Amino acid sequence: MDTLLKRTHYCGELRSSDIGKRVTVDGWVSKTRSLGAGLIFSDIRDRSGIVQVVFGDGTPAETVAKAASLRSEYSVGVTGTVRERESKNDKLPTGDIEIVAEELSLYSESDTPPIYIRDDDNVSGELRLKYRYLDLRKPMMQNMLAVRSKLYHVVRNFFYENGFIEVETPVLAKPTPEGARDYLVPSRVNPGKFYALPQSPQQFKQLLMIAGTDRYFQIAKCYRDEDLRADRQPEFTQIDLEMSYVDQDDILAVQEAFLKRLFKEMRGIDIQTPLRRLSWDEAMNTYGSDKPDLRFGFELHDLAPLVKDCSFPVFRDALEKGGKVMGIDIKGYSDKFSRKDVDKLTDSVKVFGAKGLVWIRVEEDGIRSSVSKFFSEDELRAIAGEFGAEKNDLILIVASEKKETVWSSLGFLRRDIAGKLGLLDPNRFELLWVVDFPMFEWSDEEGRFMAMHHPFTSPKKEHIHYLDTDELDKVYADAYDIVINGYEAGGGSIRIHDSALQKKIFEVLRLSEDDIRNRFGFFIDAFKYGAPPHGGLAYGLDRLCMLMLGTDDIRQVIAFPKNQNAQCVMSDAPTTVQKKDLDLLSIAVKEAE
RNA sequence: GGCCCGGUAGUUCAGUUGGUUAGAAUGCCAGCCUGUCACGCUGGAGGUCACCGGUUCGAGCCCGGUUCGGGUCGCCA
Repeated sequence: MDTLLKRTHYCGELRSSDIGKRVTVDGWVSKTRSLGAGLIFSDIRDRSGIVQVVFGDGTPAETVAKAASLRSEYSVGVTGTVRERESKNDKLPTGDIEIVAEELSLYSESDTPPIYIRDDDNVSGELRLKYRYLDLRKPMMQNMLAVRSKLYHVVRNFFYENGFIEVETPVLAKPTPEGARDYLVPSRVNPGKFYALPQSPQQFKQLLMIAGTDRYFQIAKCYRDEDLRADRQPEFTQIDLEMSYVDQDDILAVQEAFLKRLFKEMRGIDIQTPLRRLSWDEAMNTYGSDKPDLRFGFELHDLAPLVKDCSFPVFRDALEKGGKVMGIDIKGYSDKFSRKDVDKLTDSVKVFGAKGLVWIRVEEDGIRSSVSKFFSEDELRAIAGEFGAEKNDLILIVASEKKETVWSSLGFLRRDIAGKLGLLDPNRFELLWVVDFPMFEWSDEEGRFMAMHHPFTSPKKEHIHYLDTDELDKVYADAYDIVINGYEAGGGSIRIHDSALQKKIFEVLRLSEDDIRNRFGFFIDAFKYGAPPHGGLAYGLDRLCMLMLGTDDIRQVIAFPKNQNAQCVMSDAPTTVQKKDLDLLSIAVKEAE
């Protein structure tokens, strides 16, 4: 290898004020432009940016000759003198200057890279992941790593300053009772037994409250063996925290201070606090989602009072069976949606169980609708009036005997349409708390009620008496989510600290004594020894990072992410292992069927 | 597990009704070029059209299956 030239400056930091200095930069050849034997320009890149190096007048002849062999992504060091450019480039921060090379060290050559090292390279995601170490050389990816690192920094500063203690909890933990599928890890020294990677440090952080930590936080890796999505990876990072002797308002107040600081330091944005709060019921009935995006309108309206006696059987049936008829008004954009577009919207809600989509258009010369044969003009006008509809409005209505179908269909439509209309400004942030979640939700699969948040969530005091009735749907919880631009950025709850109440919840969830003992006996035991009132919250750090960087793709904010099949296409994990390694673990793999 | 979209030079893509030797841009290689910065000019190399099978005189194109990637529903306490 050529001599190591020890760096004096990062490429991207050199400015006019450095003119005349003798400097050394190390980095990669981003681009070379040869104008003939005597003059070669080379852009050298490191994590800070790019600087132009010129091999020409003032460069020893043998160095110029050596520079002629430079190719993209060669690893090099250059020593030379900074000088003002003859022709400046105002597109580059370093565009006023260049380095006149004196010495060139070639550390290593590079094959022709399979992807371009450029922000605007639109190469397939798979190749980017396969050559992630090249992908990460892109300025935007280096920026991502820096932003993410700064995020850790802001988190640690804020929580340290506010009296939180950072504690690491185990990664080799116990399989979780309910919730997502666990990643299991076999134990060699305990044949036939398995650890689970934590889905969250939930139980440990509550035990830390019992232990007296009082205020805990951790930047914790969490693992869930579920199918992936654009915003979901099997391993992800939480900002996890828990506090003792607090109620919901105390926790939200601390978090609002944190969020204020976060947006200020990361984006220079002043967030107005206290944040808006919506109850879960309000969120569902107004936005059709428990994580509503408030950057635009198109709120849901309940049309039951207007259509309960109408002649349209679909609407009447839905209502008679205890369902809902609701609609949204796409104000001022009716002309943006052709008949064909509306047909596509209709198809798009079928995955949520909606059988169809009724539309009403308010136009210059009257009112048109897909159901005009069932409604008089006056009835249609009454519905339009409910929305305060004006000309060029498009009202979309979904009816179903299942309210969840109505909510999810319209919730999807309002966000989908807002996206199509370009109303999702990534530089605008609408934060809110969604509070008062239902304690339970019915599971058809399990044939019983399940905890919506988790079984340690405290029901609202005034609803506890419903636990002894069959009206479990009337029990709401002291649970809350922080929602930012339609993303669930975090969530938490006040926990149960009373053993009798916890026992009651387990009964309601139809967990047997044995189940309880086997699955979290240790946890229950701890509550016999003076558990303080406590509660907490966890943020999805990756999602916060996505919001800060304005991306919808979680893989953009993780250094080495998995693909949709939960594989690392770079290292080819997961992989088969040798039989002798399985034997050590007392594991046999079934033949693929 | 279901549904939808896609797979053609290193990369991003085009490819007509099924018809001769599958194109473009960019990248790569070589030569020329002393102020370029998306450098320019000239020339060149580069293809198992994802895979298997079928229909056909003839398939990148049509049909069936498989596989890989992406999105999504279920799922994600």
